[in-house]
Amino acid sequence: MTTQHQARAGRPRSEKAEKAIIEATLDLIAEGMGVAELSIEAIASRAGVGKTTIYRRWANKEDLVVDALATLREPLPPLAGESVRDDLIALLDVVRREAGQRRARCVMNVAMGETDRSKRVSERFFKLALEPRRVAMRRVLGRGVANGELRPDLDVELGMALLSGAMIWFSKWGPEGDLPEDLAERVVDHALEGLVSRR
Amino acid sequence: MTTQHQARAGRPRSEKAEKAIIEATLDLIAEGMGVAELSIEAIASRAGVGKTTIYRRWANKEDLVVDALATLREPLPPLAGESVRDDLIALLDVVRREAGQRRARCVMNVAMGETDRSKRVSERFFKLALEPRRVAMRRVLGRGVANGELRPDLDVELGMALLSGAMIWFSKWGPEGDLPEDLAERVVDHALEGLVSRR
DNA sequence: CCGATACGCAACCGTATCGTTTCGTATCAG
DNA sequence: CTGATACGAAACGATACGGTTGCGTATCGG
Repeated sequence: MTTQHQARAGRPRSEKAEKAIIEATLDLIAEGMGVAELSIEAIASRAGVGKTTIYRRWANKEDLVVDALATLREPLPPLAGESVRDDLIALLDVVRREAGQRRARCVMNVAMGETDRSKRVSERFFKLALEPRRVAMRRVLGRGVANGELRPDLDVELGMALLSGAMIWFSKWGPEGDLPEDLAERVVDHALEGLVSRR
Repeated sequence: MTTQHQARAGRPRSEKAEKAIIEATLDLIAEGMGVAELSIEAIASRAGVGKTTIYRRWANKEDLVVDALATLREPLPPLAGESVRDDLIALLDVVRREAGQRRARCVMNVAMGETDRSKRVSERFFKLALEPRRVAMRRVLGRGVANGELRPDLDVELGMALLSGAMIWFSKWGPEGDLPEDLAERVVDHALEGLVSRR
């Protein structure tokens, strides 16, 4: 990642070791470790790897974490493209399901907690994990505005914040275990229809 | 806080030292420290206090952090009570203003990051910093349902998640500096009116 | 086979923190 | 004044970690 010698000969770097290191890093984060508490020794021990093998590849802990976060590209759900409502539900339901997984939750915690510390870590996370979903959602909302399903004066960024923000809220402070299966649907319906009375 | 000896005589504990320790703790958090990285020595040094003075009062770091968070009771804004819209804007505008303050932002980061680690810290924060606002907002929405301003079938908790969640989103991933002054107003209007086209 | 490189492992030193103890001083009750 | 307790400062041993080095082994190219 950092250096790409490949000078001439010698034993090639083990792909397996690299995977194990990344996995161990994410594992430790999933167990509640913050970036600061992550110790290279703990990572090496967990990965069944010598410390040297880590230092050979990454200059410091932050670089390692950044690369670890880079492996988090969750696939986007397929979007039917029939209605704005269905597509939004599909997008938000990914978030609902992730909220039940400790690993995804802890990674999110770490990334959010790092916003006021390491720009590199938080920006990397935002770009890799959040931005693709935001692009998809922006397209869905934009299409809705274009075809008249949504208000012509809709502030798309604000609408995304309403929808995503509600899911984040429930992920963080919702019920203990899994979130209710119909949560995404209800969030979308409330957001689309609004809170005011129509009589 | 932890022990209340007050046996008979002797020099009384300095109220000033206690304040200074709590302040130093919050200061360090505001500078980006996580709970794990907080060192008692750094706190003592920052507070101009001996380590013994800290250990005399708190058995461990977590207890100290819990007590520090207990000092965060921000006052609620006055609510006119005229319209649901105005009251919601007043409530959310507190969040907008706090998003511009590094201290409030970092404390929020720490508290959110701690949800999967220390129940005590995160619950304390939720109860002291979040719950009072939630009570106020719940009352505003409940009143709106009762007097017909809001949909009779409104899910109040879900409505709160939409509104608060959007503000949290912008706090975390919005523009660098202060948030736009009309943000709360726009969030409330989009949430109340909904995203769908009306005609 | 040989040279080069990567591997896991262990040892090392320097630093940081923890929690405790000791010191001399300051401030209370009686 | 006396005794009791808190104070800030300093030092302590113990532990953990970082980053480096050396070792013997494993695996590549030529």
